[in-house]
Amino acid sequence: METPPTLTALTTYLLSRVGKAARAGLAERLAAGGLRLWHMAVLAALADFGPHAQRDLSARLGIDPSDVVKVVDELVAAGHAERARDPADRRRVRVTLTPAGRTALAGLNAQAAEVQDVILAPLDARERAQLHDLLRRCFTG
Amino acid sequence: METPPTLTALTTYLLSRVGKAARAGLAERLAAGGLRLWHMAVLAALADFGPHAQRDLSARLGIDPSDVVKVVDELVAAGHAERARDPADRRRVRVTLTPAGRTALAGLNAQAAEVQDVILAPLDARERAQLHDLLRRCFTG
DNA sequence: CGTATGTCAGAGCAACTGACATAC
DNA sequence: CGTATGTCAGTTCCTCTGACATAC
Repeated sequence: METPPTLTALTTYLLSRVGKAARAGLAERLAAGGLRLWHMAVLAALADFGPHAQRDLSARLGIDPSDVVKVVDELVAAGHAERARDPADRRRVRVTLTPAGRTALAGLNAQAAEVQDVILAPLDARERAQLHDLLRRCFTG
Repeated sequence: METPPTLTALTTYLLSRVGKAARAGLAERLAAGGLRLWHMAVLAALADFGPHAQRDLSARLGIDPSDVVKVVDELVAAGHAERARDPADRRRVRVTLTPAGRTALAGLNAQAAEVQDVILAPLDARERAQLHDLLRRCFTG
């Protein structure tokens, strides 16, 4: 039972389908640890750019501010992040990564790599690099 | 405000992000005509493989059978498809594409191409073909 | 022939999700 | 601004019924 060629002829269709599989695969792994995709995104932002105000997390990742609250709540509860007053401007709350959070992120990255291995199984190393480069150029954000 | 490199280093992340943009772009266009992605998928299946029993549409496209009913309802209401009892097995309903449906599908394809042009704007023709080939090989289904 | 079992279309509900809005 | 809460649409999936088919 084949997929209609009219659809597989569309790069956007393939993009959407393969992307969905990638998303679902990673989400499933994260769910095993009680996390979702946004949690990983926030941990990555904190690891790469240091402490953020929640508003900045919202802007950087394109999440609604009111949703950032819950994600950070859960990360704090899991011990992966901390809320702390900014010593320079005590009105601001800075979200910082804990050592446990950094360790957790490393684990999530490893899981993401495993999912990637499954999704990209038909491609060799050079082709994977090619795909990555092409996608990176299409990615705006 | 950059996206965390930890994320953009993951091909699965890019796949998921670009795929989502593709999906959303096409969905938005289709919504202007009162259709959704499944409608296009059903029209494509009918155009490529001829009339289907609803159950076969479900199997081919991976939609829940009960959801196929609604999609076909709407296609019939729009004049894009027709239902007819299969005289050989009266449990079955054969769904066929109308000429108007075929015309509509052509229009949707043109819109999909426009969305694709936006998403893949940074790539030249050769690179687009390359991307398409790589994705097609990763696509299972 | 009836009877048992299974399959199909179709209607509706329930759970979850993501994105957004409102109020404090 | 951060926070809590609620809403709204979209998607998926499950359940149930009635019509019909097939095997015994």
